[in-house]
Amino acid sequence: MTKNEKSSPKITIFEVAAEAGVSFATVSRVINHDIHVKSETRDRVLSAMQRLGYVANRQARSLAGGKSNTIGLLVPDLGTGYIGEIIRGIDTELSWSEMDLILYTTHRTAAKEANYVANLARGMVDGLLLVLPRNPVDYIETLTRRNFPFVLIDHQGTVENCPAVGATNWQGAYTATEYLIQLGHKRIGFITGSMDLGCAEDRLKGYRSALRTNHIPEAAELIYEGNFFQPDGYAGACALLDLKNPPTAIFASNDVMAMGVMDAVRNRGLRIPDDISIVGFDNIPQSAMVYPPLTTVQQPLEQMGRVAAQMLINILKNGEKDSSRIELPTELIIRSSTSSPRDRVG
Amino acid sequence: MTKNEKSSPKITIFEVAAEAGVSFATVSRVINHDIHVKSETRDRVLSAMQRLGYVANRQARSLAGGKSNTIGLLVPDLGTGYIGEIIRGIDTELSWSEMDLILYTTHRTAAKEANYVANLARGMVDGLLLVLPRNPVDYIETLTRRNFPFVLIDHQGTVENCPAVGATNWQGAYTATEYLIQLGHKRIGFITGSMDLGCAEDRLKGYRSALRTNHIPEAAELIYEGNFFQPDGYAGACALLDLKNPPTAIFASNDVMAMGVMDAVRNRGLRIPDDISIVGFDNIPQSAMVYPPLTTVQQPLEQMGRVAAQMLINILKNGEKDSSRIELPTELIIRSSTSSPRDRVG
DNA sequence: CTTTGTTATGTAAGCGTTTACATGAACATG
DNA sequence: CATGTTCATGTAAACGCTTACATAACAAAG
Repeated sequence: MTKNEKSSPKITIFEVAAEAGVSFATVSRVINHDIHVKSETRDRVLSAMQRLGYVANRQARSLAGGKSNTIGLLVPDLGTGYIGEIIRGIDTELSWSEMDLILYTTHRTAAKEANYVANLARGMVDGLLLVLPRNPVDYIETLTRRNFPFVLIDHQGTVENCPAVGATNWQGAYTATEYLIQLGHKRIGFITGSMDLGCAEDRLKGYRSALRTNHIPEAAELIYEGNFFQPDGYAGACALLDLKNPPTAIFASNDVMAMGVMDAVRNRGLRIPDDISIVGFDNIPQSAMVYPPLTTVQQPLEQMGRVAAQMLINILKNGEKDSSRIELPTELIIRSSTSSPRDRVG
Repeated sequence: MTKNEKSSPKITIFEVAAEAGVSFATVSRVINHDIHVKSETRDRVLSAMQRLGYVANRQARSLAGGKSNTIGLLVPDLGTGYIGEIIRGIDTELSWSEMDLILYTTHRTAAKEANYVANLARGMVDGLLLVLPRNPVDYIETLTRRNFPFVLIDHQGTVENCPAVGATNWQGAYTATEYLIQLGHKRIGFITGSMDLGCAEDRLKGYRSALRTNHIPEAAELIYEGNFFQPDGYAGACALLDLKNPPTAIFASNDVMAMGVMDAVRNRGLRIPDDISIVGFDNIPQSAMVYPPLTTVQQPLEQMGRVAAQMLINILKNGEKDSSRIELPTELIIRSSTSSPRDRVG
């Protein structure tokens, strides 16, 4: 008649309460760090929880409490290391606050994208972190209208002020361009990113400003419009090198395109950096591993993730509509894909 | 007295039921694709849902229904593109089945790892996909004991038969080694992965078998024990090149280490592939982008993700304990980091 | 026209929490 | 010693859904 030896029938707060000799409400209070529990009682409950191997049911907590302790991350894709870095940052930050991360990829939901964000906002997650490649005005509108907490990562421009963390794209491009100028380059090709993105626009502006400041005439033919993908870099480099008066340096708006540029340059038998200097943007892991290692503008990706997560958690906790944009500094990483231009005799 | 114009007070099945003129249970039946609903009624409910913009509360469904429609993915990290590929596969598969993906990183939970998996198993997710770098016997034991559905990705060996999907590591290493032999290499260095991993062991075995089959004596000094990280490749290459009689080719157990090897080789002023041929394993995206493009053994990462997700969904749906291991074929990708050895006159 | 069998729909009891409110104990105050 | 405060704990009502069970509706069969 040992009705005792049940192996593992769900342990709920009721079991814990019985074990500790208190009411289940007290157990709940302990779980939620409520002040009003005598510390002696708390210890008793805690040890009962331990003994029984209690672990709270999140679904139930969410239902009753109205929050899921989960935040959603919406990303376009995971192809490049780019997102990985950001996730690492988010993740470390989240680990401090008992939150879980749920991952959504937009490519996956392209079809039903319409009510997608709306769905998210309903119950599943408390807040959203958005890494969006295209202009997300519709998302953002929905989110704002519903007053749903979110933070934009690495996106800016077109949308008016809402919580976002980005990098100093303008500054980064300016610095890199100026560095090339100081090396002695006069004709510097530029391959843009997707121009519907604020960051791409800012990089282009930074490039232009540096030229202007240093009294170098801007040539329209030296600017090639790309889309942030490797083939764009390849095509852009080809186009630029085909010019009557080709550039001695090419600045690509991201590393992936810069690698495309490298390919194109090598395919033409030109040497890097002797014949052509190349600069990228992002400092993704492999940019240090290609040959020659790529000079690039580092984006503080991991930090962006961390800061974004912090912001969101803050909004969640304090309910404060912290609608500010934070810009993290970029940094020029000088490697071996850049040098002074060879003297080229007309 | 227009008590009507509330903007968006939560829409539950009750509202929908009222709107459609049925009981809430019928609405629930429609949601769950229950057979026993007159199609006319179903349509009425469906359109009511649409009109009201109803979206089910997942927490509540989980609580009541006992399953979360969410699966967890446990990964060590997201540094390399490696995991990204796998996730892409999982993701596409999941998108067919209305399941969500929740992401856990082990580094994040290293501290409380003990009951970690146990916690997961409780309510939050219906099943687990595990990509584990180290030997996860303890995890697996817990999971098995609790009879919790899971599938192992790219891991094998030490653990007895449980659902897993991997690649033909042995075969891949064998083929690559034989390819080098056929090119004329006689002294082939090998850099292992973490030897506590089945895949690393299998790759080593494949290498050895190819040597044996082709009557090439195995030399202990040609095998360097690495850990799958880039610096190991660098160190391994240095050690191998310092030998009295150095190898003419180096086969690294993954691409990341192969890039380390490339660095080391270049730093010594040797040329790839003229002086040293290099082969990697994995075929991560950047292996095509380094210079020279790396010859490597492709792992069908994306497919592994897909298959693993399928298996898990199957287990979840049919409750069948499909404890088999699936091996997906690897393929040798020949690029430019390999060639016949230069004739070296002693 | 009653009986039996189907099928469609409604009713009510959970699922495991949180939390507003009620209760009770302990203790100081007048 | 009655009374008011404060703090610790208990009680009960949600949270939004699923699902076993009950019931109504309607044919077909006797």
